[in-house]
Amino acid sequence: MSNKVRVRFAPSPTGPLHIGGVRTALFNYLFAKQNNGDFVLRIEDTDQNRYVEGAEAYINDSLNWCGIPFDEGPGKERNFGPYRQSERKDLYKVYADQLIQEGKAYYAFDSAESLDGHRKDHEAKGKSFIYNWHNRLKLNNSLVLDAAAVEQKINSGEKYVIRFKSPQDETLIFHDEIRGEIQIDTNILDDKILFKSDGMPTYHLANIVDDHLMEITHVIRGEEWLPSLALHVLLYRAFGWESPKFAHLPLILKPTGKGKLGKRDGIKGGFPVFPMEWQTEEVTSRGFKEDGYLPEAVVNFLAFLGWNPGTEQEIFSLDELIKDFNLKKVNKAGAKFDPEKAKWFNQQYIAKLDDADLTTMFLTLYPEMEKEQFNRDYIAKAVSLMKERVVFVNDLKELTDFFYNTPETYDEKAFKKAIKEDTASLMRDLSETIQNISDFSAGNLQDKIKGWITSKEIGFGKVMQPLRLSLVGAMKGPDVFEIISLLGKKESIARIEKLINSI
RNA sequence: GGCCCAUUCGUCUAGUGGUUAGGACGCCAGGUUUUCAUCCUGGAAACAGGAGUUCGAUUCUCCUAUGGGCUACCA
Repeated sequence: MSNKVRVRFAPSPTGPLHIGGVRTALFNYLFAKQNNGDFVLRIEDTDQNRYVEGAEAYINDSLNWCGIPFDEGPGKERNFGPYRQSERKDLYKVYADQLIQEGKAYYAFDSAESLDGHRKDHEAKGKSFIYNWHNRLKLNNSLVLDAAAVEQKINSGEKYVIRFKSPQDETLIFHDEIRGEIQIDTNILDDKILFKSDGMPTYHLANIVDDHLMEITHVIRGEEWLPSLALHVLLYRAFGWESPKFAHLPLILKPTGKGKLGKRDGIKGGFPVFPMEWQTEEVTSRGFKEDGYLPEAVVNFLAFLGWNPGTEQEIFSLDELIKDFNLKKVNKAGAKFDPEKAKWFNQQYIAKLDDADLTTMFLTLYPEMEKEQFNRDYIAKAVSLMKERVVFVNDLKELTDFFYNTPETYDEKAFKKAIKEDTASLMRDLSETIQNISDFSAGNLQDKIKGWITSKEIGFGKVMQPLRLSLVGAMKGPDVFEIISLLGKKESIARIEKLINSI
């Protein structure tokens, strides 16, 4: 076996990948790339009931959009395929049988109903039912039945599962890359089901067999798996395999209130929890992509949920993350998802974009904006002027609207404040002055118009405020002279006239 | 209920046996922009509580509280 670092991201195709899953994938990716290792995608579809059509494609698309594609997996076969557990089905039975032969696992015939009954009885007495050494000999399994009876049951088609025989009176100590030493008393462990009656392995068996066969060196996964770590380590021991190193990532929590972040939180809070749009018959959930987030910003933001470099740098490119990421510096406690901080990251990345790229992104979202009257060049200038106040690419639509459409109404408060008795005549004069300017560069416009105001010996505000109002419709927006320059003579004057007429 | 994990400003976090406990988001104030946003400056804001160890604990130990996860023939 080589020493090459190999990590895997192993989602279940039960729906859209959510943001916690993306972060798990990201940390795996960063760790792999940092060590010149392989990032493997494995689809854990052992539960046929929960399989969702399209989920696997969604996972793939999401990883690609984020810029963290897998090296090896479905569609990118290397020496360790197939990469869907449903296609590896036959493999698992062999290993389960091996454990049975070695006396490390056994057949169990208890029905779901009878087990349920036991659990309820225990609960009624304030105890909890654990299927393990203290009662396994009182239950319906191959440990109490003689070999012939077991064989007869199986041959007659009776449903059975295979359970792992977890040890008695042992204290297990194992190491987590993030959390350090963890101790577990084996007496609280269940004899977990390894093989289900439908002929499929459970997650636990499939996971261990595949990680071993695929030569995975580091298992980086969510904290929800921590309680299963003991079982997994025990399974490696039972097979006589060297166990990979483990790292359990802290969970991503709801922005407010309690608990783990779920998809409903996004709908309620008005922020995305999925990388990309996901449609079901009932609802369409927008993703970060559709909300105008840049993948680089999402990746940067996600990396900082549970990790930080220990310096004051916060903006990290993917390459910088690969360089500086450190599993040992990952936090232990769960982190609340903060939509405000996510916005800030996005704004930072948009500010860094050059005008041409931002324009392209804008036009990808709104291709209908480009027309004869407003060509790409014109749009690029408008985009450039508004860039620094954009949080999401889509913001540009509303923000630059006045460059394409003459204001229909004026902000009421601003109108009252800006329009004085002499405004109409002043604006008429101004309109004439502008008419006579031929060099329409912002610089020249500023010289000429300011010069005119000075010569009239009036306050700048008396002219600038109504002028802005006429052009934008409100007291906001970029430099007035830049606006006039882009709008051009005809449109600028038309807007000034329109204001005069509405006084 | 049982088991496991965690706990520094509202949030993400840095940090140390002796620090004015640092940064970022958000918030507030001021400045720049004759507008708005950006930007700049400043401000409010935290070591969950109690014991113990120690000359000294936010830092180490224990207990409590709180939060989270798991407790399926789901992953």
